[in-house]
This record gives sequence, C-alpha cells and structure tokens, in this order.
Amino acid sequence: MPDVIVNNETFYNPVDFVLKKIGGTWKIPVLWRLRKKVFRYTELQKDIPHISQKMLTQTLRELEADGFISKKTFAIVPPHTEYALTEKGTKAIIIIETIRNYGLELMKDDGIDYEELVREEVKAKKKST
Amino acid sequence: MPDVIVNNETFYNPVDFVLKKIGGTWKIPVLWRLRKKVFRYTELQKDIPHISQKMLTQTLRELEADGFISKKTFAIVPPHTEYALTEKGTKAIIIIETIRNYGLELMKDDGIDYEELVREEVKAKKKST
DNA sequence: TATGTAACGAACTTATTTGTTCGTAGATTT
DNA sequence: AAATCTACGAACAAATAAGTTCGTTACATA
Repeated sequence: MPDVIVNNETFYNPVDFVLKKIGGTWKIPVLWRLRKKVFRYTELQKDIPHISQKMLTQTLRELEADGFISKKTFAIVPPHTEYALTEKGTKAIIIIETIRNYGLELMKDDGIDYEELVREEVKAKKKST
Repeated sequence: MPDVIVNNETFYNPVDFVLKKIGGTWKIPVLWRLRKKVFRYTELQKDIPHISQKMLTQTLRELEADGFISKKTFAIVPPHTEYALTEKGTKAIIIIETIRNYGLELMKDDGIDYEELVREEVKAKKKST
C-alpha cells in the first residue's frame, strides 16, 4: 500500500481515504439525518445531541466541499439555509448502512441491545415533556 | 440516537461503535494483512510502512482485547509471537472489503487510480534493490 | 566479551480533533 | 428601544491520537 497524497492530505489505503471523507465524530450523524429529508441548520443542531455549533458548521463545510451534500441559501432575514444529500451522498448512505448493520451485530456480541436502548430513550423523552 | 456507554467508552451510534473498534490509523492495515496468513510481530512491522513500535503494539493489544485477533507466544529466546485473525476478525474483513471497494470508487471520482499507484510503487521498489 | 535478536514497557513530546466562549448582521416582534 | 431570530466566523482551550526515545530480557553467535 503506497502513500497517496491529494491536496496536502495523505492516505495510507482506500479505507483510510473513506474515513477521512466521512469519518470523524459528526459526519455520519449529519449524513444519516439527510438520507430522508432536507434539513435546516438549526434543525440539525437540535436533532443531533451534543454537537456544537462549530463542529456542525465545520462538518457541513467539509461534506459540501467533498460533494456529499449541497447547500441552498435563502437571502432573507433571519437567514435560511437548507442542506440536502447529493447523489454522491446518497451512495455514501449505502455503505454507511452496511457499517451500521455490522455495528448492530458487534454491539449484540457485547450484550448491547441498541434498538432497545433507542426505545427506552424515546420513552424517557416523552415522560420529560 | 442515544449515548451508549460501555466500559467507560461512549458511542453515539452503531457506526461510531464500529469505528472505535476497528478505526484509527493502524487497525485496518493490521487486520488486512492477517486476512490471508499469520504474521509475527516483526513481520507486521516490516510490512506496514510508517508504523511505529508503540502503535503496532497498542493496535495489537486492542484488537486482541476486542477479540478480533489471537496471539500465540512461544516462550523461547529471542521471543516468538504469532498473530492471527479470529472468527470475529474474519467477519470484520468482510465489511472492511466493502469499505475498501467504496474507497476505490471514491478515489476514482477524484481522479486517483489506486491500483496504478500500487503498481508504480512495486516497480520503484524493484529498482531500488 | 561485545554484539545481535524479538518483542515489547514506560515516559515524554507532538499533532490532530473536538469543544467553549464571544461576537456579528439585519429585519421582526414586544 | 430592547430583545429575538438564524446562521454563522474567530480565537482559544481541552482532549484524544500518534510518534519518539530509551531501556529490558536472556540466550546465541562472532
């Protein structure tokens, strides 16, 4: 495996290349939400737990620069922006799903029932409102 | 998506879980080499460009702790150890291959012919010997 | 006797990623 | 007139990941 250098970034192998593009803590949560519908900035922020404004902005900028998402700006006040998956982004969703399913298996091996945890969380949220 | 905490580690989603297990710079290169044959410590070190002793050891320890690889020690001097994929590790190879193939596509989109780069590197090595 | 060997551990430094805090525009609502 | 709203930029701090250097075991060979 050679070192591949593109735009000042070095990749050791094809998997590394993918992870530099859609890896990190926040890219997947963003892409995953956009798979079904268009989101506004604030919607993403509200929907993704723990994400900071800086990381959301940074993540969106990088995904846009790499062609996974598109941005539509409405020049009104207060501002309005919409983020959507591109075709390239849609392709990414397919392998994200594969990795996700594998993750669910791995968690099961470790005795974690993820679906159950999600259900519990939904219940907890309902109670608190 | 809830926060899942296992052994003091927090995961935001199933993909995150996978990446904490087999992500990072060096786990994939190690697993990838073990897919076909057993390797000794020094063999891995020689075969994986740029890896430091510390990162190799750390990577092997973590992969072993998570059940992806097994370690066989021969109590002789100088020491002899062999690392091999477990069944769990073999399963991991399958999705690594999927990600890898996607990576090759992505690189092509960016005008990078990875296979060609590998061929060039092999040639360069032959020349230098 | 000095040197080499395989597989590391431990301490420390550097680099990369993530997170926190503060500030801005300009129309709209109180 | 002051506060609110949305979508950020910028400076700085903290946390995590990766890399560097030095030391160790205990036998075999030059």
